[in-house]
Amino acid sequence: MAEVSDEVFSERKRGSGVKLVYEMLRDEILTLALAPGKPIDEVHLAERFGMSRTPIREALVRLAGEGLVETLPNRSAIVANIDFSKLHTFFDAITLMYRVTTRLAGQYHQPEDLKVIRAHQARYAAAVAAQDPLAMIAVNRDFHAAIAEAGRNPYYTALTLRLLDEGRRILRLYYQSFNDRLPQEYSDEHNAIIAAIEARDTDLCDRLAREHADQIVRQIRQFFGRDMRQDVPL
Amino acid sequence: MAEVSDEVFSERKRGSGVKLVYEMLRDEILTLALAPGKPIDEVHLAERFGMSRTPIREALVRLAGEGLVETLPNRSAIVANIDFSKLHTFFDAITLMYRVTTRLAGQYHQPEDLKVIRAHQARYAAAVAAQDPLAMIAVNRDFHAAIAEAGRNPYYTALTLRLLDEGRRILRLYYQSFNDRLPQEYSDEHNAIIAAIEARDTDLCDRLAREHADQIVRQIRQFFGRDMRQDVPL
DNA sequence: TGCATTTTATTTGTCGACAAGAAATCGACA
DNA sequence: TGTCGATTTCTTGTCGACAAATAAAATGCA
Repeated sequence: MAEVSDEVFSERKRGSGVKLVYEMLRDEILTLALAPGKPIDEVHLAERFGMSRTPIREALVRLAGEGLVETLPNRSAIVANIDFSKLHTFFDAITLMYRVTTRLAGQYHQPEDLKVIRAHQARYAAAVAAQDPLAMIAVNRDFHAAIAEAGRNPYYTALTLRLLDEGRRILRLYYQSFNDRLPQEYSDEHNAIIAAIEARDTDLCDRLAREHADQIVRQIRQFFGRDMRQDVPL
Repeated sequence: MAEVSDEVFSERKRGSGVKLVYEMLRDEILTLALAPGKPIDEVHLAERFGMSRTPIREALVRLAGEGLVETLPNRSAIVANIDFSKLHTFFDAITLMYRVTTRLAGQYHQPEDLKVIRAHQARYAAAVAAQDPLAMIAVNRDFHAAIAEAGRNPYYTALTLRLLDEGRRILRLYYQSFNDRLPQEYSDEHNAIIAAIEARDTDLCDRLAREHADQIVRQIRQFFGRDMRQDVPL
């Protein structure tokens, strides 16, 4: 078990403890630094972050609320497992959310939204050019999150964020195992989506978002389809 | 401020405390027994439920995760406000979720799903016949939640549940102020939806769900539109 | 040796207490 | 009398400790 070096933070501000633990654990879960199914020991974390169990506990409860950790009564919480048998529901949902949020972004976006979206896309292109999967995955999430924000429907935004986060783990698994080079196409599709949003062509937004989602889903489904067949012994 | 009688529960099982507080607070929030914006005092709740602040706190964190309470740093948590300025995003989202989940229910439902759905619909019809708005509102939520479950997409189900809960507060406000009699139409529409699901006619499911949502939205929007104009002084 | 049972150990759930931060109260001063 | 500042009060955020519940180890027995 890889043991991280002691991270003792001295004299934090009151109330910053939970946020720190929450964000750090969240990032470690989404980058697969913490493997799905791994037990999470509260006292261990308390020692690692140099604080009491109380704020650790609150962070875990929050993460459990987002479905990132699973808690069993009187037993250790564990990093949420990825349910491959329900992967198709994930693909369904994220395709719909890509479509809806991009469409709404085309309808409701304001000038400064586009600046934010473009900034993320620039970072995305840079990550692809640098062949940095981890950065690409994180920025991809930020890119679509910014589009969802521009659509200005908090309910859609919330679900989209949840799906994008789950997607980070799936994409990480994908690029980790496959070790494929990062394709340029997605970056081009992002640019086309930006153009459609700026032109306020909602139907085009919808179509491009759907095609974008379909392409990613097709590629990943193909990979995991192979992988899952391997998991079934005969 | 109406003070509830002391509810001291003796010798609860370990771990049941948070669940109790969570469910009770949740219900009081959704039935508007606790007014939106009302501050929530932890020690007060601790005394009321006869337990320490720790489980109360955990319940509040969970409710905050669902958007039912809002927490401010070093300040009292408050019952989440209903943002009337974003009501249209709520209508948008619940209409889409009605359509998607009902369509999926038509596609993926199993025999026992229909039994559950029908049972809820029977309770719904009874509540309408008895002109009991509170029961009708709660059962309406259960009815559509059961349909979402039958659709077997946990992401859609989660968003639908959140919207249905928020809808409970809005409907309560509606029937509380308007004091309208409960219409029979919704019950008939529910029966039509059940028939479409059973027939596995996904397109009909979609259309009926949309019409069902549109009708409710139209009625409520009309009411709140009036009400909101009153809030704007000239 | 293999299995059931008791004992130990580990980890969570809850508690009471204390300190920090913000709101409310009080008081000084113009 | 009104305003600004200090003080008090009130509420939350965090801590350390203890007990319940589960898991692991040890023991007894066939």
